[in-house]
Amino acid sequence: MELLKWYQKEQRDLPWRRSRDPYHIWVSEIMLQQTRVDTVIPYFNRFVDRFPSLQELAAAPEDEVLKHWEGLGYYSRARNLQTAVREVVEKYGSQVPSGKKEISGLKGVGPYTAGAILSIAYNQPEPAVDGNVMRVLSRYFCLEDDIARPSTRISMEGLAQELIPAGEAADFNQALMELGAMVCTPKSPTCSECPVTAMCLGRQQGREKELPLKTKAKKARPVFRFAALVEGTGANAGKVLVRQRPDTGLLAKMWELPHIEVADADEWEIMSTGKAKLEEAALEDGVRLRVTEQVVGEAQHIFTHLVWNIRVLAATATEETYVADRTSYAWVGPEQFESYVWPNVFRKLLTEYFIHAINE
DNA sequence: AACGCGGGGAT
DNA sequence: ATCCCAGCGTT
Repeated sequence: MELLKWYQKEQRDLPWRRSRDPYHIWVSEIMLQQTRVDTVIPYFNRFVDRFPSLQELAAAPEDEVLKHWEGLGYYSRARNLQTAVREVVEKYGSQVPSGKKEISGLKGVGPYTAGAILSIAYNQPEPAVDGNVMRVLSRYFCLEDDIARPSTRISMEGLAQELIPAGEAADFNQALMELGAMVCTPKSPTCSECPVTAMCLGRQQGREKELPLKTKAKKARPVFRFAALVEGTGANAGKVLVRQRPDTGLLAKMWELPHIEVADADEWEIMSTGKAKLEEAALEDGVRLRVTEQVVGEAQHIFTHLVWNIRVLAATATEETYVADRTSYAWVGPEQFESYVWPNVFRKLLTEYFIHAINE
């Protein structure tokens, strides 16, 4: 395969590639978690110099192990490594286990590291899927799965395993990662230097730069709101006052219960604040409301960037002059309800309300 | 599923 | 100065 030929020619000369000692491979893989190659090299050399074998690491005081990790970060990696090494010395006669189950049971060894050790040290046809590999595979096969999802890693492992040429697990897995690190880089991949550029679906479709797809881990900002469920009287009996959103922006032109935002979660606990703010906001639109402090519903609407937490207060309207925009408010009953376009959260609230109201 | 771990590089 | 990176253990 082109990739293997490329790897044999272009691979970097790295200290851990000069050793076939499973323990050295193991140490390097732990160090390389979340840490770039250039940073790891001096640490790896010092570490195996001081702890050349499993036994010596097992026997060393923890302080000294941590001292050799100082500056690498993620110190639990070092502590877990020593714990696991001690287990190997005691349980496996100082031989790094070559069974998937055994090795996966060691502290600090997850799916990636287990696959890396088994394939690199023992040439077993096990996938070793890290961020590099997911990026390369996403582009090569033009996969649109969100690589932030655990299920995507699982399916990529299946794919990566199928791709391993017979007897070439060690080189193939390393070649895949090397390609991701050197050529198929996150920002600007140098496709001109890629050995498989001709077969790369992502490249063919000119989409190599937009892959892999990954949802932002950034968590949605919570916001806190009060909504008014305004029950109609007289001619509007059995109906509820609703409002249309502006033509542009979030949820453009969709219908909703009148609602306002409060500063934070604490203010959201105080119903009198919600009542006051709702009445004030409605009045600016020419609608005089009498809002109660009775909570008739609660709902959450999750966007990618924010989360609405909505508490619904019962209310009635005492006067409607609609000084603002006449068309942005409407009374809606169960019959007209379906013909309006709602964000899901208000559809649910109103459906619940109408079902409840009809049953009474 | 969400969070914490810790440095370094990119922006 | 802030964002992003990315395996694993814990909760």
